[in-house]
Amino acid sequence: MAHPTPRSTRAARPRPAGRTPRAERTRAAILHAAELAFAQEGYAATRLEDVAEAVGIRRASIVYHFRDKREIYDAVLADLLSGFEARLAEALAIEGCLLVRIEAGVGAWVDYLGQRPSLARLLLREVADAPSAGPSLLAEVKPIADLVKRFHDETRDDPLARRKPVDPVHLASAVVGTTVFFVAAMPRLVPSGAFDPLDPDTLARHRSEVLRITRRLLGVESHSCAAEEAR
Amino acid sequence: MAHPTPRSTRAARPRPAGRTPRAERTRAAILHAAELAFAQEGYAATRLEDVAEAVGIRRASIVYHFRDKREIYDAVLADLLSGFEARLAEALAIEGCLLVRIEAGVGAWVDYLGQRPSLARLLLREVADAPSAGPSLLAEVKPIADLVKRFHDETRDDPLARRKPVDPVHLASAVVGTTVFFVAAMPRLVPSGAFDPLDPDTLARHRSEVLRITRRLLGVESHSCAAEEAR
DNA sequence: GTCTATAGAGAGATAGAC
DNA sequence: GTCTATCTCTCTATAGAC
Repeated sequence: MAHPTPRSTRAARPRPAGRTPRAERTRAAILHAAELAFAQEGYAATRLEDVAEAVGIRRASIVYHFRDKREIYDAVLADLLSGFEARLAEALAIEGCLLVRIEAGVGAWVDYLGQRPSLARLLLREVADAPSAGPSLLAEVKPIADLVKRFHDETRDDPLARRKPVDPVHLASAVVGTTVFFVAAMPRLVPSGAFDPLDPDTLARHRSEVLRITRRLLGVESHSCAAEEAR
Repeated sequence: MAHPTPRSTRAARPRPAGRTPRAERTRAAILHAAELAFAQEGYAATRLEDVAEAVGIRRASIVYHFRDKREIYDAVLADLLSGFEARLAEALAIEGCLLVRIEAGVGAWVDYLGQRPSLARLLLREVADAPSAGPSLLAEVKPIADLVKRFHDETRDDPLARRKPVDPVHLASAVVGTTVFFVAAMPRLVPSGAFDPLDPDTLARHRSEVLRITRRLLGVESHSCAAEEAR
């Protein structure tokens, strides 16, 4: 048994769709508090007691909105991931050559992590906790993977793509690993709070480093479209 | 409270130094089984019950060798880290220009993760679970950080170093994040076991990708010393 | 919708026999 | 050194009142 509690497979809502505004607010407040708690403490270490306290209600009241702890976690993760999915779709939709659009996508990723660093912490845990075989995480990430795949298909003719300079798995682990570590891990590795990855300047520097890695892994030196298309 | 059980600060051994060969074997077996369990399941989800079963003894017997669960975990992590420390020291001691030695160090890191992938999983969890402020992980990694710092000092005169092309924090998160994700996370993200980062060929490819990232982040195109020193 | 109160399970720690 | 047996704590989940 890898996971203490298996991912919830039951209906997502304990109540029918129609919710009162009050319930809606409480529900949102629970999600927000839970996101912070899960990011800070981890799934197992997070006590529903503390989440309730942060919201200003009692533990048992949470159950009115969510069937169990796992359902809250799933909702938090889904919210974070779908948020990025939307941003990524926007970014990939811009006009421009392949490289410009890839850069837009990678940039959107870095920016999104900067705005919602909880995602970095949750991802760290997700990959650490996911059972070796289970397709759990895979299912959650699928919409995003589909998006990337669609993008890949529709740009198959691009000269850059045809060069196939690097294995996508390597590129993915480089981009995702680097950013997630930068946001979630480095603050805990460099001495006493002297480092804040969310500081706008710091994040901007990181963003350009990641773009540099991306371009260079792709075998491209310049970041101008013209230079690329002139080959 | 971030950690369910704080890192153990008491004496490392429940018994004086002199151990019987039998006890020594049992102790080693516990450490080995615990390493696998912690890597596979995580700290909280690992039951001492299961570790004992894997060793072939009873749960209570573990307590003879280790004061508590945390002490086992600390011992496992220390073993993994000190193993790398030794390899890194070797790698950095070789003759050659700065770039060659940096490459040796990075290569040693990738190779070591390939041999002891548990370290990747534990690191993933460590950074995810470490309390925001606590210097716990920092203390564990200190010997390695010192080693890198010594290396940095003694190569201060190198032309490559003087160019200071990139912030060390960015470089570190790139190298560590990329490798850790590659080894520990990607197998759980690509469909059903079609990907094995520990396969010698796959790992070798990854190794060269990481070296490529390193060189390019450093602003160096060629990997020959001659090319670098000719500037 | 939110509360109080309680049931129930899991897992780590401890005491003491062999 | 390793065992059996037990204790205790924590946290989730549930029942039912307001």
